[in-house]
Amino acid sequence: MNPDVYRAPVGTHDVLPPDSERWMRVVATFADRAVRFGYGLVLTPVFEHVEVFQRVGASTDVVRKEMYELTDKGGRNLALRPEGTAPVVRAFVQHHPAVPWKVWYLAPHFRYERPQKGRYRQHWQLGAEVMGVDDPDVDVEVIALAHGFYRDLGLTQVRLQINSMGDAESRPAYVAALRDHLRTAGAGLGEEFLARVDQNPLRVLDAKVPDWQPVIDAAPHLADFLSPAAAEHFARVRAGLDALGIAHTVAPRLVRGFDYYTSTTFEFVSDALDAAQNAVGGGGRYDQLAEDMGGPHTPSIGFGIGIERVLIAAEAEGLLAPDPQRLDAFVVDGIGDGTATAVVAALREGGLRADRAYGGRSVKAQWKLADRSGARFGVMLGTREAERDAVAVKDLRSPEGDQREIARADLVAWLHEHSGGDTP
RNA sequence: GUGGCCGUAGCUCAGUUGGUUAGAGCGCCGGGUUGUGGUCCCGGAGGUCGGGGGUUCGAAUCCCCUCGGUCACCCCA
Repeated sequence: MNPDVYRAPVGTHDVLPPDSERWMRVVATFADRAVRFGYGLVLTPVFEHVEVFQRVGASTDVVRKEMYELTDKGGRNLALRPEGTAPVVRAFVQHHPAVPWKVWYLAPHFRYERPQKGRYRQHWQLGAEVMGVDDPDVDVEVIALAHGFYRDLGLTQVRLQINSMGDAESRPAYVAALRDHLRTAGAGLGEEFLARVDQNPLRVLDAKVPDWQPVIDAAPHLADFLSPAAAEHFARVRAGLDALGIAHTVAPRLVRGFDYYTSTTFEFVSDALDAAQNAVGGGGRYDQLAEDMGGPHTPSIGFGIGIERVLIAAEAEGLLAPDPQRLDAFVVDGIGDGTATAVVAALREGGLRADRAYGGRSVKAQWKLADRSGARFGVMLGTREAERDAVAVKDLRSPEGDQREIARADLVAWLHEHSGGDTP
């Protein structure tokens, strides 16, 4: 198989029918909910100036080694979007819309890493952001938006974990205490450990290395360092979730991957995923990010949901099976004089899903295609029926192949009446 | 970036201690019904055995390299 270049690049995938149908349903489910919550769609470029993403955090892997960077012909340093929040914040700072700015997005994301189950170089995320409001009610609303999305899809094994990173006042105190603890208690754990402590001690908390666990377990808890304001915010978020009946657990070690998070952070994990990556969505507050990009102080919160992971989770739970009935009618041309073109056009203009065969295939071959098309009815254009301005309509779902004659003038109405039901 | 496993028709896979024109099922196309599918029967198309090099009289089968897939680590949706 010649040139390996004529195939999707490593870590990318084509999505073909009928699989793409599941994508449409996932996106439609999210979009419907986002619109009901009062969020507007925001579309930002696939690439940005690298500085936009460097705000995500110099110590994060996403910035250090996973960015798809490129230089364009004008010498600009650009990067393909590795995460969804930074571009939205950049757009906010650029256009200064009125707050609260409530937006949702659907966008491809890129990270240069070796692919594995649930992790790809190009993946898609659905997300939502609310900018300009500090109210814990917003935290609750944003979390409820994501939570409701999973529920709408029918996912039952998705759990919500939340934590608080503290505010500008409490977080530095905690990070300092944590660093002290890790340096002394973990002095003998090797260079990699110490390097990570220096870079970002928070990232040690969710490490999987077994040898590190005792030191991590003994680490101070962020909850003990929260300022009164941060503690109250967190308590009100939790109370709000309780009031809406949204089950959640507090995960003290949940720090998430980006440096910009403050205050509330959360993650949705699926127990249906046996894969190493079981997070199907996550997000949090980023009260300083807009300011860091030169904008006004703008407390904000948002999340991203990985579509590929949601689909894996949905499949594991037996959801999103393809719709067996893709068409209302398949037209079989037994005349060959152009009538078929007119009939198919009439059905489609009449709001029905209709298709046909091409290339002058035999009637038998056309019926085979009709069967495989997933159509509810086969519409036969035959010379005998044509003499009476009629067509023969056959129920392709019936084992007996029930067939009847319908006047052409009544065809659209008849199909509308019967294609949705069980039996004509 | 590191490691394990894998790479034969569109798909899922067989291919004996290396030995003649590389097979099956499903799918696809055609015929059996000069106007009827889904069952059944018959026939057909489709593969430089991922690619390159080497060993050998001879390689899908052995060796090396390379590309790709997959899973895991790091990290993350």
